[in-house]
Amino acid sequence: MEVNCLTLKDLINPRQSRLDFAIEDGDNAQKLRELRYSEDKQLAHAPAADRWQRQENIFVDRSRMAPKTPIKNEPIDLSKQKIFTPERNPITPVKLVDQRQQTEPWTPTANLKMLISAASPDIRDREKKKGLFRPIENKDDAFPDSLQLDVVGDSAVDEFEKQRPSRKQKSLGLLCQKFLARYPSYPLSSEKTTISLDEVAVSLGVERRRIYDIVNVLESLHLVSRVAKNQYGWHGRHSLPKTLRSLQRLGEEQKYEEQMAHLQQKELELMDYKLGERKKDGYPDSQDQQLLDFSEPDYPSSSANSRKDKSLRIMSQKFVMLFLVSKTKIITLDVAAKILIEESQDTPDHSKFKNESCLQVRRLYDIANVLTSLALIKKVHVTEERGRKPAFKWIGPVDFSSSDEELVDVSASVLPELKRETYGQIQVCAKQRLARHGSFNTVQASERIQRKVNSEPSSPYREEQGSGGYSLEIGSLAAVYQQKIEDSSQGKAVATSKRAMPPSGSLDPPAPLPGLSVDSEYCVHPLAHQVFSVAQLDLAFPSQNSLHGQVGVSAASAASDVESLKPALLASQPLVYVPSPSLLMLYGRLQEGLAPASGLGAQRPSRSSGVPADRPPTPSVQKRLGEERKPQEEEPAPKRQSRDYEDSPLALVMPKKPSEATDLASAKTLSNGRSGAPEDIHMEAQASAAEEASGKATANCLASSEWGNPSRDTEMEKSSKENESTKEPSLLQYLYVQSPAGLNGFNVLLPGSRNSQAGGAPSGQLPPLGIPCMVLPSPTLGPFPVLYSPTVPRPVSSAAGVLPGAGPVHFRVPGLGSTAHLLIGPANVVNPKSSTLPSADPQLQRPRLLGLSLEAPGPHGIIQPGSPGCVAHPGSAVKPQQVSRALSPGGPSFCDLGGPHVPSVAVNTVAAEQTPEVTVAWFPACPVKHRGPSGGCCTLETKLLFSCQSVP
DNA sequence: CTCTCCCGCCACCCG
DNA sequence: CGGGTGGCGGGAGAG
Repeated sequence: MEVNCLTLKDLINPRQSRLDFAIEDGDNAQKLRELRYSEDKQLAHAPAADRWQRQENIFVDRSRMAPKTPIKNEPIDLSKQKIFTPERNPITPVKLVDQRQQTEPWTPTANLKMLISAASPDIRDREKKKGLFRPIENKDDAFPDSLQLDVVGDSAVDEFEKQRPSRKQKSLGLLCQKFLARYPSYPLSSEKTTISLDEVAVSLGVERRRIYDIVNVLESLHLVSRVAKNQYGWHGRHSLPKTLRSLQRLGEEQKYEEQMAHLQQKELELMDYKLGERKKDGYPDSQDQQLLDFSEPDYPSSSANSRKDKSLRIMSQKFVMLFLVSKTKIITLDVAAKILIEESQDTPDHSKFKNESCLQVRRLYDIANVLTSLALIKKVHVTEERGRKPAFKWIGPVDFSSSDEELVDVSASVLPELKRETYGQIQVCAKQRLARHGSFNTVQASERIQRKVNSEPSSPYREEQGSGGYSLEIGSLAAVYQQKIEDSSQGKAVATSKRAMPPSGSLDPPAPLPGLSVDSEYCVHPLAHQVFSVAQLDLAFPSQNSLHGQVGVSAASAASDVESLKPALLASQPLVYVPSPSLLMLYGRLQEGLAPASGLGAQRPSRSSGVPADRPPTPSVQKRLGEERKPQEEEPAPKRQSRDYEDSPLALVMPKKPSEATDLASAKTLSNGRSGAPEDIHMEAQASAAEEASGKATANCLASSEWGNPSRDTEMEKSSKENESTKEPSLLQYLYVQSPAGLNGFNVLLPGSRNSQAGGAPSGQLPPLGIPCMVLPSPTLGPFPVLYSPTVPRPVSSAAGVLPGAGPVHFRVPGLGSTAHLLIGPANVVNPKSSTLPSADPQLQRPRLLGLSLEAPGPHGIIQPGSPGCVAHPGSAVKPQQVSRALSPGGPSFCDLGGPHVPSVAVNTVAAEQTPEVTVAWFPACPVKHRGPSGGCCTLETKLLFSCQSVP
């Protein structure tokens, strides 16, 4: 391995060795390491910039740690130089850098490109992807030999790729994602997370300056607040809805909508506004300026206000306002620039129009990048007479307003083609979800919600009595909505998106997840995120009135509040892609036993009790904003709950009634065919599904994952064990893990019951994959996102009391062609009939632990990709075609949608008696848009650790 | 070429 | 003054 690395490296860059990581004891490596360490020592608090040099490759590989070749654009050298003269003395470093570059005429760019291009596209792609999975932080951890090992063969290639982190990889948006990944979206009130700019900068490997950019925008949304010099407090998204509401109000007050209209009108007249800037007339700037300024209350100890401008913050707020007041939710940059930037220029002291929007738009990009990371907006393009204009579309909460009317409006404007019933059902579902959380003030919460829903006779959100399977609806809606977003982003008419959508759904509160923006520029990034939205778990919850159903894990805090839910539904949040057929099989409930573990039981104070939802507008916006912003104290218990959710990879265990539900699903699917409207299918299925699910299955399964938080995991296990005895026998359980960051948007569905392995088909090729599981491609998948084949994996372990796959499951799917179809795991597709019923499996008798989690070494659960061991060989992959062939008529069917961006999916229509066993399916065709020619090739390289308890 | 936006200089301001 | 902040725009990558 080392040899290979050396050779390749040498070839590529003889003079500069980046082998240090690869070769621990190599001379060059040694030197490099020494240098690096010395630097580190000297720069314990080195400016981020220093780190950045080495970190810029974070995504690519650990090579970043090693001094890089003096590539022209690489700051590496600079960093070195700076080492001795941190930001304090920027001057020196700069010069040194230049000198160095000069002294080293080497220009690897050309060679590098050549080499890279020479390398197989697959390899490149894979490596690239792999890089994405790299831990964001803990650069020190990046050195582990283990990591090196897995890269072995292609290390050289990696090196090259890393050498030159793309501009994108260093983008503010990505950086922001990493930043957000460090903190829980909904932190516990008890947890006061402070952010040290220096620390973060170092951790993220960037200069502090960049952190300011992020923090400023976050601050404008009250996700953070400055507590002291160099210190910020993390609030999370708790107050985001309020903040947005506030901003919306402000925006309305400012008549931004009118301004926009005015501008547009003006544009038409002017043809080209670039020719000259005209001061907008009739709209006082100073007013909102002052309103938007943060007052002391918000930043008590800070001097944030000192600086008159703070334009970034203010502009950020205004920017958001524009979206909030906009009907279309789409704002073009030029318009935004005109409105915002001009306004910011409170004092036209600058006789010159130095703030030409064309120049200042870049500021908006900064803001937009952060907002994009927050999944609040997404980049789109607006086509006009004059051509294509860059714009951003609001994809965040749009109905944070507490008013039902507004909600209706939103649904009408944003989800026109969606059935209102469907939308309403989602809300109902949310309500039910609340109800399921016994510890909650369920009754109160649900009543409140229901009241809202039903208050209006004509309200589309009215609950439909007796209906069940909302999850299906949700999924459908989410899928549609998602598709809308996609389409709109692609400049397609929303109305035209009639094609079948993959069922998906999300009840998550907005959270910065990697896979959020489907085709956002950042969706590809692995973004290690320890925060997971688990709300989706409830998707699988069948019946509305399933009082017996218990959510083991407390619902996200947002779930307790209608207001929070709405946005969650509409936002382009990570969607749970559960194929409708599969979904039907997922009926189940979470055991209540989880509650204790997750901190359920604490009653969530209704938001209303805390802070008035609708506070009358106060004269000072700042004040308002400030008030709305105290998130922490208001919702203690809930936060805890939500935190649990988020911190652990979503885990969902869905007991299933094997045959019936699936049958229905399959039947529906078959009857409706692909062409059938998703909603319809879901609707139909849901009814029957509801019946099935209602009151029957009682699976006790606790799914938890350690997401960088060991204690949590332990806790979960414990609780699960405690509850074992009290649980009813479960039929079939599935552990659903929503696309952890590390999976790059892939969701994993694991059967909680051991029986799944009963009929295990031999698959010596994939020992690591002893657990039948299903990896679901995330968002934007084709109509049949799920591969559900009754494959019976070979039992990995027969150890009593221990799950077969007790050990961490590692699987990795190296670069696959975008169109390649890979089925990982026991390749054998077994006839559904042959599957053993869960109950029949003796294994069920004893408690098991099945946990799935991404390996998260970092303190915050950052995913640690590239773990050496346990890698499923791609070679073991089975082509979908094979699968389909193997499938019996009544059994699973495989649908290969093919296409570069359409992930292939295998849909297994489950036979009645069939035991829904799942196989890990890998869909290379990542929904992500790839710029490279290699297309959607994703690398799945994650260590999975399942921890699931089944009831004896 | 235009669009993006990274990068870091250096002005502000505070203590 | 020193150091934290962050405005600002040169200039280069990406398309």
